[in-house]
Amino acid sequence: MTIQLDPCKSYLSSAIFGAISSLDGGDQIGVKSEDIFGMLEKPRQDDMGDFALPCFRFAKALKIAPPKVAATLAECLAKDPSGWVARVVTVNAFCNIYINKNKMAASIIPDVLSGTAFSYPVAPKNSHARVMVEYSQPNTHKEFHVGHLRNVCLGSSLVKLFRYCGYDVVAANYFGDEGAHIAKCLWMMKKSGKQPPAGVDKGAWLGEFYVAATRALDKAEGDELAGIEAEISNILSGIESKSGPWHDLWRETRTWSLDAYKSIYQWVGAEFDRDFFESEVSRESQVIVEEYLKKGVFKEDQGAVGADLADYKLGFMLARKRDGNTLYATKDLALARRKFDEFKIDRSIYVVANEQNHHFRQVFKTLELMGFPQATKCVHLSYGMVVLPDGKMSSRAGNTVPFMTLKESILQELHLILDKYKGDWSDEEIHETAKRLCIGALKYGMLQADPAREIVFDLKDWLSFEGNTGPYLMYSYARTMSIIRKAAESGHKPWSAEESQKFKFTIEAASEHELLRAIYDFNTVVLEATEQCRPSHLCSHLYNMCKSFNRFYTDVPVLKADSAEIIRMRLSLILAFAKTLREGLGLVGITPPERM
RNA sequence: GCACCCGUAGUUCAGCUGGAUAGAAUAUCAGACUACGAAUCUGGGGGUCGGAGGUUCGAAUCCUUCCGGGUGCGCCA
Repeated sequence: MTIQLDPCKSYLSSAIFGAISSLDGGDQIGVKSEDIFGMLEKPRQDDMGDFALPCFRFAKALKIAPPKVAATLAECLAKDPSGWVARVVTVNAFCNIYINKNKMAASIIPDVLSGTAFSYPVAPKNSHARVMVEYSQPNTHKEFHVGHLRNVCLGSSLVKLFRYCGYDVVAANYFGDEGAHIAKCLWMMKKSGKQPPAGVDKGAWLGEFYVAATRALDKAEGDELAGIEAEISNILSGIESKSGPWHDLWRETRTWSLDAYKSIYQWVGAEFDRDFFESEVSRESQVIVEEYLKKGVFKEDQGAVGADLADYKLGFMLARKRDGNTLYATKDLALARRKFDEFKIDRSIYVVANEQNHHFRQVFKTLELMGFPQATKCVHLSYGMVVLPDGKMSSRAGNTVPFMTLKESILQELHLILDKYKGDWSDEEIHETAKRLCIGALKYGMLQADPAREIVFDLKDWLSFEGNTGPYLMYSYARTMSIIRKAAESGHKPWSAEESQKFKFTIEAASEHELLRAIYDFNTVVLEATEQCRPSHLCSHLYNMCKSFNRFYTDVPVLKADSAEIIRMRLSLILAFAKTLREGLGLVGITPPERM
């Protein structure tokens, strides 16, 4: 069953369409009801009504002064038989429409309380319904740091958003488990003669050797450098020979890395349906080069092979080096083909940092030239890097903020606040609350900014928890749940899903109205955030909804309202708020604690 | 040199397919707990939306150009 996302706006647009049509006898404008739906906007200030319609476009087509058109439309709308319109005020060329708040409440609150509001199937039914979201894509043998976290937050949120909207989503990871960086790491590890001590995080332990190796290589010169390079090259072929001591060591250490990543994914709640590995597509990438060389998509140039994309201002995409080895881009072609064949996907999203913009434009264009119609449905969700106050972070340089140490310091800080509940709450609850707050603060920090923007990571700011932050939203949730618990103690309960249909609403205060409107708009915002691949859009809506709630909270008494009926109505409203907030936070990967 | 991204209060950012007096947060100043949780709320000050042209009834938003910052541009991933 499809439920209209915005019944009020739908009604208004058809009513306005009717009025315009009667004004416009000869149908000179040619607007449709859907066009008017798009023209109806939310006024800048709340006291200017719930919806506003600028009438310039109609005025121009009808050759009538804009304010006059607005006045005529206002008159028609005022004769509203549906009960949606409370009053209409015109300001110059604008028609400001005030909605019957109680009707708005009745149209959304019961659905929120019963949960049906959160299962609106808004995705297009037949086409493009299967979406693959590839994210994280870490290199093994390196340590996971805050930069990698942004990717994971974005990707796992997109997975949830698309699922919510009714798409069939495949969440995919793609591990870089091959290449020179691994040989360097193993070279240094062997050279040091060390073994990981018992109980240590082996993934992180391994990452340190990679950093040490690049340092050693940067420092070395002349014969020494040549010697090291020969050793590393030897290790590389050892790994690729698929047997022998280097291959065994590769396989063992690779597992350490993968285990470390998987435990982080589990901790932050990131899920994958399919893991791809570079090592699993490298052979296939060789086949692709041969195949498309024959088909004329690739050509030879200076002993190497690649696609000439000069016609598209994308340069030359190298697919096979002179030494016969394929490259990262070639493997991406092989992987894409596998995705198309194995999963029959028709939309493919790659969550990768913006330094790879050029790479993906080349890959997608080449896929198109290779004859894959799905190439046009490939999207690179490019995001800005996480940088430190004093510049870029890099695994090579070793100036990163490792995730595990960051997490520990945040948890420590949180325990300073939460330990006051010791004795009152179980240790387990304190522990779980700290974890939820930590994850909430980190994820919200990562997602509230527009993906295209760079994020400056300053530990002090992220621990301050003030303003537009995850903890603010989680606090709003905890506060609400606290009132509802308290209400239950004195015998007051929100409406149950079954009886809520017959309840009467009396929405009075401005802040109460604002809160209601934010709940009402939730699904529209989620849909926009999904289509634009921008969880930040949802974050800012949730933030505004919480501000409305906190304002409402100080303005309007709930448990001390005049009558039992009003207490019940307001309890239901704030419960609807809490449910909407929990749903929205869930879509950005955050689970709020019930109290904090 | 070429391509792409970014440039909005001191700082960090919203601003949806062009719409009304450009909004928050933070910092700062001044207020509100015997109260349903002050991790909260209320109010003040703070802006030539990088500059200049153009399109339009209307531009932070679209186009051109310049300036500033970032990223990338064939044998790395």
